[in-house]
Order: sequence, then C-alpha cells, then structure tokens
Amino acid sequence: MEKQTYTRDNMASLLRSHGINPTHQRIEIAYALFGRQEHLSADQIMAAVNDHHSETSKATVYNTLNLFKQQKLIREVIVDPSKVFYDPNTSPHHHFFNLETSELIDIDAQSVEINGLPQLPKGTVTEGVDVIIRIRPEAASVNKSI
Amino acid sequence: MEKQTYTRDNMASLLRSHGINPTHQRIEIAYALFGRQEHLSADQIMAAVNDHHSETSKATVYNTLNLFKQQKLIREVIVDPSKVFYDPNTSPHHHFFNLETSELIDIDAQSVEINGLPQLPKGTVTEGVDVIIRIRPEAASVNKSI
DNA sequence: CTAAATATTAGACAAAGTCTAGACTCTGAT
DNA sequence: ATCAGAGTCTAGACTTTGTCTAATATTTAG
Repeated sequence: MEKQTYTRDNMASLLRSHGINPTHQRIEIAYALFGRQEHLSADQIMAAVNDHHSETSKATVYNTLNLFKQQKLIREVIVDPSKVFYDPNTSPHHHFFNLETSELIDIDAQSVEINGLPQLPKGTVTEGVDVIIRIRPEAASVNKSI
Repeated sequence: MEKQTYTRDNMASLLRSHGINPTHQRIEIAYALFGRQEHLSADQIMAAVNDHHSETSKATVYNTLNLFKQQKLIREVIVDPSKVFYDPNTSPHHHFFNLETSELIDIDAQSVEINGLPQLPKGTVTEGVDVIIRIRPEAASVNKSI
C-alpha cells in the first residue's frame, strides 16, 4: 500500500467529499488528525491546532469533531473513562489499549474473525463491532524476592 | 444454574471474601449492584442507595466503587463517553450496547470465539478482551415513501 | 453591494469524578 | 472507662470534559 501524504490542500477535497464545507479551522483540525494518523483527544487536537498562533476556539474544535463524526470522516474511540479519542482511520479495525499509557494501537479487522455471537436483540440493527484488548506493561520485577 | 438470591447478609461475606471490610455503606452499595444484577452508573447507584433515607455521600460511592473494582468484585464497562457503568458480573463476557437507550446486554464469552488477533505489543500483558456490539433501534419507517 | 445563511467565538454552564480536611467509628491496650 | 490509632465517611471545593448561548464574523448568492 502506498504511503499517502496529507497536505492542507488534500484536506479541502477530503472534506468536500464528505459534504463538509472546508473552512480554515476545519482544514486545520482535519490536518492535525490525518497528518498524524494518530488517535487524539479533543484536548490534544486543540493544542496541535493552536500550537503557533491561537486560531481555533474550544467550541469550534468540539463542533467540528462532532461534525466530522456525523459525516463519517472520523470515528470516536471510547476506551478511556475520562475522554474520547478521535480516530482518522474509519476502515474496520480494532484496538489494543494500554491502560497505563492510554496509548491506542490499531488492529486491522480483516484478519480477525469473530464467531458465535448471538443474534441481535429484536428490533435492533448493528452499528459496528469494537474489540478492545486492554493491555498493560509487563510487571517489571514487582514482587520478586528483595 | 440455580437462581441465587442476594441478601444484605450475603453481601457481608461476599465483601470479606474479596478482602473488603464490610461496612454499612459498602453493603448497601454491593446490594444495589448484586441485588439488581444490572449495569448501573455511579449516579444510579447513589440514587438507589439513598432512595429512602440519605445514607451515603457521593465521595463514598465513588471510593467504594473504585475499591470494589480494585478488589475485582465488580468491573467497569466503558462504552458511554459521558459515564462509566459498573458491572457486578465479573465472569468473562461481552456486551451489546444500545446507542439510543444506553442499555447494556450481556453476551456470555463462552460461546464467542475470536481468531486472528495479532501478538501483543512487546513488553505488555493482556488484561482482558472486550467486545462491544453497538446497536440501535431499527429505523422505524424512516425514508419510506411518504 | 447587500441580505441571508453559515461558521466561529468567549465565556457561562453542566455533569462526572477527585480531593481535602475534618469528623466519626471501631478496636484493642491500659 | 479511657485513650490512641487505624480505618472510614462526609460536605463541599475543585478539576476536567464537553455543551450551550448569544453575539460577531465570514461566506455565498443574487
């Protein structure tokens, strides 16, 4: 797979292709997410966007992330009880979640097979399946004889 | 499987068996969770415990839930971006999560098989695997010709 | 150029959860 | 009984994430 580079120009057409009017702030926010290809919290995105000059308000960051989510440009990842992560990767995938560092690592869903799930409850449809593997750093010689 | 009934007396020995000193408040909180066998938020637990007389402070509810979690008496379920649910069922299982009603439904892990997961990242150990199937009520005749 | 529609903003607000310092309770020793 | 100390509980202040509001700025269409 070719490595795709993300420029601010790319962002404008990416936004348009998802029915989003590409304003300056939206382009910066999209660029922060897609340029890094990482899982970022709203907080981190605001910091990234306002790194040099203060350009974008908190309200706009949240409004924009919710708009992106609604237009399926990005996805929310809910693993940390205190904050939401935003994921520029919308292809089906799962996650390792490091409980100590809060780091998220993608797992391609193509290779993963899940069998034996029960039927959906009556009158409901599925919106997606998330697999989260909670991990933590290997205990570094804790409880070894002193 | 026999239906187990949960009394406040049972709670005391349950707590002791997990190394928890059974105080009045802890017994009430455990009883709220195990008596119902449901997924409750801290908020709901506080309401349940203080239903008749105000008995337990917010700080104690949170302290106690964190203690229970630490002693593996209950489990956290993180699916709703705005609040944590506490689950008295600690046997391995997964969840349906209804995005509109916030309702959680258990899926026994015994019948579910997951294949093709990659190796854990170096230097980490697994703490558990969560499968969350996000569902929503079937669209009730939306977009049908009017 | 102007009006209407769309975006953005500062700052007030709300809700979940944590922290602190004081008060209470229980136990065991004197 | 009294006291010390450990453990627990509490009110309320505080923090953090996220939403809302009402005013301002920008864009777009005509």
